[in-house]
Amino acid sequence: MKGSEVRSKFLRYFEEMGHTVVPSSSLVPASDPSLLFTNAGMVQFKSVFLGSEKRPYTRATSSQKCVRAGGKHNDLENVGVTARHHTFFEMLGNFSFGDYFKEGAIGYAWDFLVNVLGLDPERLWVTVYKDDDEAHDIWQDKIGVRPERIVRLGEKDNFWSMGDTGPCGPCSEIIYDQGPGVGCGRPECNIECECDRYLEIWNLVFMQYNRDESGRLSPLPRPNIDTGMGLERITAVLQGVHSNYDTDLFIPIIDYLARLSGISYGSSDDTDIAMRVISDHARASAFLVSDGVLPSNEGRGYVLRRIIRRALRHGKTLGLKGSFLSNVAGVVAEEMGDVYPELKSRWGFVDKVISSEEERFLKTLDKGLAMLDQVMSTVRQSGRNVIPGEDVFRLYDTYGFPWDLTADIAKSKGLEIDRDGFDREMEKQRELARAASSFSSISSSGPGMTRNLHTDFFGYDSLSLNARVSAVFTIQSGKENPTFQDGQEVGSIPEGAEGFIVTDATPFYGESGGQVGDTGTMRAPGLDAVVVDTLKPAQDLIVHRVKVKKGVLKKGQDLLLEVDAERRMAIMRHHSATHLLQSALRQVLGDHVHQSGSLVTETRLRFDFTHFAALSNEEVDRIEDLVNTHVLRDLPIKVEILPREQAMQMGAMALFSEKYGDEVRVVTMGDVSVELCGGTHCTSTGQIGLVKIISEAGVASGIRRIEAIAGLQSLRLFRELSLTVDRLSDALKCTKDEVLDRVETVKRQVKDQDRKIKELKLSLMAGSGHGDGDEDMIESGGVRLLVKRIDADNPSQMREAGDRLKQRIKSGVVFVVSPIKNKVTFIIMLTEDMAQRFDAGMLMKRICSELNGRGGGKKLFAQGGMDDPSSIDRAVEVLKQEIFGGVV
RNA sequence: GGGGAUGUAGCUCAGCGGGAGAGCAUCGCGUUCGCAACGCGGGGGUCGGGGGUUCAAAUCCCCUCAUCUCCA
Repeated sequence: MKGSEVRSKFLRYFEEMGHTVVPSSSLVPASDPSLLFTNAGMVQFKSVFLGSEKRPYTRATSSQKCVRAGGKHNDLENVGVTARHHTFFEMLGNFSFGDYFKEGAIGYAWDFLVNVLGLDPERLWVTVYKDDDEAHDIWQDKIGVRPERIVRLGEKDNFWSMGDTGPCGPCSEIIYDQGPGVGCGRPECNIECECDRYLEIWNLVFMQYNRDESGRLSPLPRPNIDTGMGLERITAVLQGVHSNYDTDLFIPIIDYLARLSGISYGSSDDTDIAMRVISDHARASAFLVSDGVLPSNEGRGYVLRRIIRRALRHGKTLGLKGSFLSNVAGVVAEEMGDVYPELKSRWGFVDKVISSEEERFLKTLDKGLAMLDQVMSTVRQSGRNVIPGEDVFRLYDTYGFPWDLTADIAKSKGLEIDRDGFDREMEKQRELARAASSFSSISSSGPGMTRNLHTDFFGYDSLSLNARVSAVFTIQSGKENPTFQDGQEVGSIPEGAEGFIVTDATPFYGESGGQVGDTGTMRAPGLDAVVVDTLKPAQDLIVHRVKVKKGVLKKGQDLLLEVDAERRMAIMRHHSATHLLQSALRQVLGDHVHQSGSLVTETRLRFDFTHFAALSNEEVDRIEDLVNTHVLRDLPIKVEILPREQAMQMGAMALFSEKYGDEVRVVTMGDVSVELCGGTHCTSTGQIGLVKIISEAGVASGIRRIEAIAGLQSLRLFRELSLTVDRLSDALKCTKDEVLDRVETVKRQVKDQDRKIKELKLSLMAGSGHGDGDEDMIESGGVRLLVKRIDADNPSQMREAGDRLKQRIKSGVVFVVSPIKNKVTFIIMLTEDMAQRFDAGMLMKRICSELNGRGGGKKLFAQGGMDDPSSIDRAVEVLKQEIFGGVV
């Protein structure tokens, strides 16, 4: 049975059993910062299990793409070495939200395995949690599993929880015995054995408790079911192979690698491991990039980078040169694109991202190689043949050069590496990182957040309404950005003070989706308050930040809420412009463009998107043209609430990382743009007005940022620019067309003149006579001392003057003095032939120690300074003393 | 979140407390029938940004930003 058949049979089976087939969610978990990647089927249902989200169904099934990379149980280094470890895999699961429970879950699982997939019941074992008699009895009495085949295990194996608190419960695993020929082969081998004989194929989680902070368990009123079965594993069982890599899920990829490298799979351990690693990592890379993850040096992107680089490293083992991984990923897209269409629709982007990461890594390797050469030669020079662990680690830690590659190269040159030393350094690094991060994440949700507050939002249609104050919170003073979470609930806010106000209804838009919060007023007889900002700390909660101008704002009070309409209109124009911009970007640059952040205010819009290169001026112009064409067409803007499925079918643009419920708000602009969006918009594109891009820049690798303005802001900008040009042409006394030429000419002139002035000034300063300062030449015993007072702007001018004076006197000592700022600075210079007799630095020290000045320098040049200009004459005396020994 | 490294001319980098440099690229001149090559000369720098120490900072210290990299 093919892997794809297993997947579709699973989904079809549970669909027939009344489950809704839910598509796999993104590998980037929606609004769950605690999770790096989606690592199980239940991730997208987490909030349903927690009760904070409702879905129109109580039974669901999915085939979820998952990534596990790093962490204790999934060391990246194991992947490709063992038969089962993967970074990317698919998890088949069925879920019950307060619908069926243990009996249903166990019944379905057994039925599916035995009757649909046709597994031999004689090979199946089950485990249950040690105290879970209920599950035990269902297996024994309802299913008919022999008691000796039902094993009770402890908390470690058979009790599941989401975190330290929250829903949890016992679980039950179904295990497949591959037979005594597989695994360790020891007579005492049993289902607890770590070897491969007994395979856990399906885990059924019975979520029946809630664990509170004190660790106490209380029963959930409506228990849930969460199950997971790894597609790769069950497929291997069905295909009778002992490694997931021998299933048809991997064979096409491995075949491709064999063709590419000319090495057949199975010819040696090293090349087999390399092929498995690359095939696994190509899958992970293709899926991660298609879900919007970009290689970077932190977080998710860093995991992706490591995966790609590890694959490339193993490519070396196969003798693969240059860029090959994107081609392997292409095979993945080809094989799985029907089930996961994003692989195909975003292929262009995936290809570019992986290729450019390959290039980047090659550069890193080149640099590392050069450094390694150096390290190796110093090791050899010292007559040793072991590269110190510190050096290996430094190459790895600072320059990203893989340590095992270092070992390989060293070996080929007859050297070894100090592996223990390397491990020690690595452990040190780990300790440091752990110690530093263990102090974070102390703060939790503040007071007031636990209260069940709720606000109805009417701001899509109206900008003013009457509402009642349902809660009042203080603002913590002294903080730059006080948050609602820090506030304390109180009864009222006195005149002149600020506070956070929650009302039962509001027309004010709370900051979310990149759109800033509304401002406006709140009034009642005797009360006058200003809304400075509006926040949206939770799904149905809108909080106004309010400053009371007159009267006292009390809880329970009825108020008239009015949004600053002009500002709101300006915000709406910029928001609608953002949608047109995104559509234009995709049309001009390609479908790989996806939003990766945005900000919409009354004065401008900022839009971050995925793209791999800077935009040319022509591209920017075309985008601007396109957006403004759509504005001028005055397309209707329609807002609808639709089921998510339907919206997706309309091709609505959704964000990678955004979380959407089953009902979504869809904003359509004529035939140009369909986006899921909760923001406020104009009613037709004509209202947006002129849209002008004012900047384009990079924010991170693979991400560009565009800033643009719309409506009256564009007029303002136009006016400013036009005024500036007018003033320029006035000032330069030329027509507007000539301004640029004129400026160029003037710039050139100024530069020429600067040079001449500098030249003149120098020759003045260095020349004899009293043009720009006076001088005093003393000669005795064949030594000349020239003392020159000038007015220089900075020390380097003095040096230049000194140079000229040196040339003039040919041989001798030059002493240049000049006031700089409110101090006096002086330099001593010697012509080279004087180096035998004097030392400028020593002369300077003498002067300074005598006169409370400071300075120093080298043999031919020294510089010093002091606060009191009147001491200069004495300085000259000291100098004479030193040079002529008091003869003059 | 923490550690390390790197930011100097258009590019690749040297300099790491006392006059901002090299190679390549570019421009001009010369050589040549012409080109390549060569010779001579020129332009091009907020030494990432901001503070501090110092008589003097590209250079030392602190902060900050960007890029690379490792760990979490």
